[in-house]
Amino acid sequence: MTTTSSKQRSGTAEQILDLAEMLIQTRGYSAFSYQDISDALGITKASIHYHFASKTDLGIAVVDRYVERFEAAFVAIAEDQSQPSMAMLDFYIEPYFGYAKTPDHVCLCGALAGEILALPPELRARVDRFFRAHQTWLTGILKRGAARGEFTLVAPASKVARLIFGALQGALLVKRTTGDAAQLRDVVTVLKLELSAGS
Amino acid sequence: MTTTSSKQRSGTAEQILDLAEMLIQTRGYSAFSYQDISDALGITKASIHYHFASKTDLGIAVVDRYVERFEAAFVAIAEDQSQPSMAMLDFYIEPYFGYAKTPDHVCLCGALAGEILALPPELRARVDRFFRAHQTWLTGILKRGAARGEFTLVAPASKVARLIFGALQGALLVKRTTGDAAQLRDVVTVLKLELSAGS
DNA sequence: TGACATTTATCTACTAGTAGGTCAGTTTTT
DNA sequence: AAAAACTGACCTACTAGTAGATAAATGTCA
Repeated sequence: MTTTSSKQRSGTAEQILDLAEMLIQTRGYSAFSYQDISDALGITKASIHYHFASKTDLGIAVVDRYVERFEAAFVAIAEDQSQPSMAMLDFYIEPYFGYAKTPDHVCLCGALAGEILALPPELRARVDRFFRAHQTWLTGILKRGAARGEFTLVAPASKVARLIFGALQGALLVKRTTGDAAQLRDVVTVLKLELSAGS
Repeated sequence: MTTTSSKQRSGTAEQILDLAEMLIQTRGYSAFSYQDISDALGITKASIHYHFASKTDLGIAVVDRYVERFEAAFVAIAEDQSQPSMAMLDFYIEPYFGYAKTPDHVCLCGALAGEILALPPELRARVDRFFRAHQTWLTGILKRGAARGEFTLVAPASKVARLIFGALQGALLVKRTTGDAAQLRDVVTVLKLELSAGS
């Protein structure tokens, strides 16, 4: 865990972050409380406030840590430029399948986006940046794939990127409600078929 | 507690429903309160409880009314069977563009899905039914379009339907956060291009 | 090494405010 | 008069957040 800007934190603080992340992904930001964490970890609310002065601070720390993990994945993907673009895309999509395997997780920023107007501005800005960064990254991969003759794009890469990203977010959302494990799988299948329709 | 079809309701009850619907679509179910409605309409919380005994009852009424509107649209689309399938699809997508025009609305059931685990079971079941019904309807339209030679499907209709539905939900979610009006438009453009790629 | 000071992490007990919800009584409408 | 709509006062539970005490490490220095 020696990521660039990841802070050194105590074990308790990490436990709080882990739990808060899970609670936001499953129940949402408005619907979880310090008491929930207090009960689950067997520490007092005051103790949580010691580590994270306000709920906003906790939310920010959760999102920043989450974003750092994705950024690390972007770097890891870029490291091996000999890979086909489809393999890079698969690597990117992996975490979505990870969430889809659980009965109740969606993307953290997808969950936050569902109640964006109820969030403190610091969180809003971070979700915004997350969405833009992912769509920008996807655009890059699509351009690479098109340039290498691996992908066939029916529209500009940036527009296709928007479709892919939105479809992944939406698929997780629908999957959790309907409980149908095939929701994400089917969507990814169709997306990949359409990318390689010309070859 | 008769949850059959559209019931006779007083003007105040309709105002409460309108506002609750807007608040859920913008802020989320957990993040809105009877006090919010009380303040906005200038009536007391007790008065809201007179019309809707519990928050759950209010949520159910909001969703049922919303679902009825969509069902009416399905019926309206089916009425003119001479239309091309793409026109039917456009008619279906129209409400999504309506929400995208506002700065802060997403699909009601999309908003509820974001915090599905925090919802009373009656609401969960309704969101589930909504998602399944829409994907089933989309599947039907896609099959019709394919049979009439209007659509080219790269995968079974049911899978393409999942992509389209998820992409629409996701696009609204992302659009609200980034504020980029082109998000939904771009996604719909690409989807339509892919449906008519063969013709 | 021993003494003192500081930091870290936790607790109990509390605040002010808000949540959903109840009920007896009053006003308005038919 | 009867039914429907509404109010004000109230309740209990919970919210985020604060104050002050405590005990154990850790750091500093004579």
